[in-house]
Amino acid sequence: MDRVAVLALPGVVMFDLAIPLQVFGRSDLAGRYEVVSCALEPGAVATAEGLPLSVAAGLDAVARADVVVVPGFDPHDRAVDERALDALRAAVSRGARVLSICTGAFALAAAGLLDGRRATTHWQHASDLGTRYPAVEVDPDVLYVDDGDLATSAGLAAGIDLCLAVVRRDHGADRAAEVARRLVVAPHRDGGQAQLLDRPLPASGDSLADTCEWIRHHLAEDLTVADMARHAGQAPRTFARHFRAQTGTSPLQWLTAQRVHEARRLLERTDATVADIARRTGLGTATNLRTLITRDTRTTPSAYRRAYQGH
DNA sequence: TGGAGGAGCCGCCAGC
DNA sequence: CAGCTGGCGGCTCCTC
Repeated sequence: MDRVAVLALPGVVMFDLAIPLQVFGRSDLAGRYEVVSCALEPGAVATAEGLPLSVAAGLDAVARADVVVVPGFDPHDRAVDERALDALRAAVSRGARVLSICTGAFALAAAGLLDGRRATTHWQHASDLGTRYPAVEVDPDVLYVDDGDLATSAGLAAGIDLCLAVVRRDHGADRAAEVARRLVVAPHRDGGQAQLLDRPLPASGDSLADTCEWIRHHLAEDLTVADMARHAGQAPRTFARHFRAQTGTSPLQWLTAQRVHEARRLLERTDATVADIARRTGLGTATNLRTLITRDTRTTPSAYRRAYQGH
């Protein structure tokens, strides 16, 4: 059982605050995390939205936590309280994990925890973070950066992705996917090219992340479910079962979604013919691509391209 | 648009 | 006995 302390700093963003409470506090994870919200001291905390908020615990909750989450707050309002910085530093040196959501990264940076490390924050504040804390290597293009004991996430909803990544590492991909499904969010969002490269792949062999990655690089080829299962080292039936547990869909559905995604990207950024794109994405014929794109975007491929490219 | 052929999906079940 | 695996059959859906 991991104790999670969510530290609400003055000017806390309530959306960010709710994310870890919602993810780690879910009944699906009962008995695995014990979540408590805290502040500099028990009592009222100013929120970014102006709604009244009152918490029961102070910084002693941080001192007892295995995981500390710092939601976003207004970093320009005032300097972060020194007591909070001390508590965060103490938590890290004690071996606790510290996560931030959105502008919560400013508190970690102010504590000097991010010096010489990669981090991210809301894209609107990314350059500001880099300017104020030059020793921090800011990457504005990812959903989150998981650097082991320290993890930072980009704006707002990316905090969900980070919290789910923590659950995935602690309790496996299947359980994380289950929590994601109950929260009605994607089990794993890709934050563009950079996120793909930097995604922390779980070391455990039971995850299908490697196979998904492999599939993504072989979209153009004829892929059967049997091929995918072979790559995963499982029988087709077992593979399909695990696949559904982790992604929420069947192998072929997922594969087709990836292909359509790639086809859309090519429509947006290249002038390749529809037939050519169909071939390059493994969608086969132009007719097939047309029906799939139409289902996905509610327009024809050429209309989608015109709308996107603006001519 | 229709239809044929094929692949995928999933409940069921036996076996480990 | 519980839990996981993987083969089978039939229905569905996809592709051309």
